[in-house]
Amino acid sequence: MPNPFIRKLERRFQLSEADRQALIQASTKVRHVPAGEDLISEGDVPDHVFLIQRGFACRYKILPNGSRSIVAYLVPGDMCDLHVAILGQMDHSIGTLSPCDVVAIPRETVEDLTTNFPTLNRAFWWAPLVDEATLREWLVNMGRRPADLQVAHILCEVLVRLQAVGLATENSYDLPITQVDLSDTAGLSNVHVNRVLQELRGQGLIVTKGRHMTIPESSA
Amino acid sequence: MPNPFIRKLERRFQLSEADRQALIQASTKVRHVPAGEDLISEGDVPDHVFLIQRGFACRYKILPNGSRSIVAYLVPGDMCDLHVAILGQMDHSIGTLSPCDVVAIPRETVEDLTTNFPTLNRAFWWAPLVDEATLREWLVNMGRRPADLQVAHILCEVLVRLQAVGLATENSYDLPITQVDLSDTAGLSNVHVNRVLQELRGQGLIVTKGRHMTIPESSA
DNA sequence: GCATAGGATTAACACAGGTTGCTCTGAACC
DNA sequence: GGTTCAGAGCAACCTGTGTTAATCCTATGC
Repeated sequence: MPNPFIRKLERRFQLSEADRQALIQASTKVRHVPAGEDLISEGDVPDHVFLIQRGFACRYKILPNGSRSIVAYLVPGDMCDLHVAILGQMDHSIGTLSPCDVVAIPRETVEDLTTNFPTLNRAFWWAPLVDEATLREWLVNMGRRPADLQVAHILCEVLVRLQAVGLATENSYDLPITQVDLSDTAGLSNVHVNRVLQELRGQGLIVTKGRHMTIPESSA
Repeated sequence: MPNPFIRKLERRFQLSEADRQALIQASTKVRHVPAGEDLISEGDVPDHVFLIQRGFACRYKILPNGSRSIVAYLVPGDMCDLHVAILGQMDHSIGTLSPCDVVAIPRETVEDLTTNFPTLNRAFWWAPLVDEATLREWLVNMGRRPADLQVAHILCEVLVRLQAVGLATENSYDLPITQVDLSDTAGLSNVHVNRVLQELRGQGLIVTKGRHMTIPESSA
């Protein structure tokens, strides 16, 4: 399977063979991480960058009342926290939602890449801007739309993002996360997420078979 | 009054006299914009950067049902959309909430600044990262906290941000926006924002006199 | 001084979604 | 084959917030 990160970048940037080789070089050391583990904790000053190769992770914060608020998904091909250095320290944590394959790229390697490969440098700055736009989208979506639209939005976003790295068909994908994860994302109770999913199933908008999610309409 | 943008940067970066002069040079052409006007519209590919010198503006999106969702405030010293170029086009609009004094810096000038003044370059990349962290904070705050905490959070955030540019006292500031603006921010109805404000006043957590907002507890 | 308009305030009513607590299912493990 | 446990499903009840729609206030312009 081709490197999903490279695959994602190539949809947007013209990578030279040298760019591609450099990225492949940098991401040889794959580490396996089980579900429910932190990659980076709030307050950390990470000295390397993580690249998700397989599985789902998320950015999250723990509220004073102990509940977890997921503020972003990280799917294969996503990179975390290239630029935290400028900010100082992490304002949130990053944890796995499913078992993941993760590459940790040391800071020096990243600096080397950005210095010697202008296209990669550009690409590395582009990623957080996309993240920011997605955050705005989520902010609009969560909390001010009825629960069914919220959940539907999330499911569709994941479809599109997985398609971009070749991990989804025209209208379906594997979703290795629980309903509780979904509820922590949408800011709904798990009970209500369950209600909503059933309603969506009832309307034929989604079809689930175990962890496999199909969205029939999306192929129309 | 000193330039609020410079004031903000100096809290974080060591600006040389040259840096400061370059910024002052770049922001001489102040434009006055009345309330309720767009600076940039969704879909635009802006060819200059805006710097708010006075007044409140916001990033917002219009939902399919016509309602407005405010996803960020821009207060004096804030800069908008230095880096949209990388993304392509604006995914949201920027509009004034109150009358504003705005400086438009042409792209070439920005490029000149980032090329010739390393500290400024660093500062310009720092700003959107802060924006992103703020967005995460908002995403957590809005929609999954009771309305009173949401509104309180917003009011306190504005206090801190205005203090950073010398436009607030220890515990008070001028808030030139309406309750409708607040409700479009929190994702609440204007009626409920009104209820919440009265409750906060009743508890002595805020004191309002016209547009002037005081938060007694914050000085404790 | 009067008219006007945007903003703030209030009240009555309806409902989406939270909470609690239970049951059911299936996979992993001994 | 039985046990265990996480995840999914379900029902009853309750409350926070939205909706509507009317009224009041305060600046502003004529």
